[in-house]
Amino acid sequence: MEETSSHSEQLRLHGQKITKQRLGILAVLEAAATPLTAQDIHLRLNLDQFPISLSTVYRNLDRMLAEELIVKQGFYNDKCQYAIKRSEHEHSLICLACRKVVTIDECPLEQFSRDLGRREGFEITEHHMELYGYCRECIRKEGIVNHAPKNP
Amino acid sequence: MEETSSHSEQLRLHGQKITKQRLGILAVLEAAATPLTAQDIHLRLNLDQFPISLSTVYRNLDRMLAEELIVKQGFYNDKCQYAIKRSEHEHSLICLACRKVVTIDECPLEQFSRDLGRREGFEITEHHMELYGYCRECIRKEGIVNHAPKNP
DNA sequence: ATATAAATGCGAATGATTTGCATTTGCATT
DNA sequence: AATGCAAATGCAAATCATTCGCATTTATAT
Repeated sequence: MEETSSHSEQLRLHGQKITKQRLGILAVLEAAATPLTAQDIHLRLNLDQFPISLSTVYRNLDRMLAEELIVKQGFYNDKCQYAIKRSEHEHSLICLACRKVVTIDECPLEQFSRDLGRREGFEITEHHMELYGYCRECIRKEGIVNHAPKNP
Repeated sequence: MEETSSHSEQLRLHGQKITKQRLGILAVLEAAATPLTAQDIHLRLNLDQFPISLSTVYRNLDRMLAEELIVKQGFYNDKCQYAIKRSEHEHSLICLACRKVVTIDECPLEQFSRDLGRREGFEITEHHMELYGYCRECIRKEGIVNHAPKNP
C-alpha cells in the first residue's frame, strides 16, 4: 500500500474527498495483477484489517469509473471487473490460465477504424479490444498446448 | 418466422430436441436487428402469442451458447445480450443511438496478434473487438455530432 | 473549533439469473 | 398408432450481484 500520495492528488483533482476507503480501493487495484470485482476488493480490504462496506465499494467504483480513474475490463465474466486506468487508450492481453493482464501500448485499429467509418457511413467514436491466450509461464507449468477456450 | 427448417437441422446436429420453444428463440434472434437480452426474447415470444417461460429462455441460451449456435455481444450493458452466430469469426460495429449492428467481415488483428504473441511469449488463442459510433441515419435524424460516450 | 455537504455503513429492496421438482413432450422403439 | 423414457418445460422459490434509503460519521472550507 504505497502510491497513496498520487492517489490523493487524483482524487483531489476530481473533486472527491480523500477517505480511507477511497485510498484503500485504489491501493488494492494498484497492487492487483488482474482486474477485480467489487467483491474481490471488499474481501481484500477486510482481510487487510481494513473494514469497508460493500456498498461503499460499489458507490466508489461507479464514481471512479465516471471520473475515469479506473476502467471496466474482462469479457469472460458476467460480473463487472475493474482495474486502474494506466493510460488514455489501452488494450489488454489476458492469460486464460492465470488471468495475468499485459497492457498493450500500440493500437492497430486507428487506421482501420477511420477507413471502416468512411465505408459504412459511421462516425466511429471508440472501440474495445481484448486478446486472450496463455502466457509463457502457464504454458511451461501446465503444459498447455491447444486449449479451445470456453464460453466467452 | 421462417428459416425454421435450417434451425431444426442445427438443433438436430447438436443433439438437441426440436421444441417449439427452441425454434422460437432462434427465430426471434434471427429476425432481430440488434442483440437481445433473455428478457427481450421472452417478451417478444409472449407478444407473438407464443407462451414460453423465462427460465426456459435462459436454459436454452446457455445451451445454445455452449453449442455455439449463438454468441454473447455488447459491452455497454450489464445484462447479457445474445445474437445468432453468423460466421466463424466476427466483429461488430454498433450504433450507440439506435443499437443497430453492422457485422464486419475482415479482421485487422490476425497479423497483429501473431506478432504480439511472439513478442510477449503468449500463445494467443482468440480476441474480442467491437467498434462503437453513430450511423448515418442517426447522425442525420438526431444531429449527433460529437458525442462522448458514457460508461463503457 | 464549527458548520455543512459529502461519504459511509447498514439493512432492505431490486433485478437478473439459477435451481428444484413435478409435469409434459419429443422421439425412438415396438 | 401405442409405449417408455430421457430430455425439456413451467412454475415458484432461491441465489447472487448490485442499488437504494436513511441515520450517522467524516473531510474540509470557514
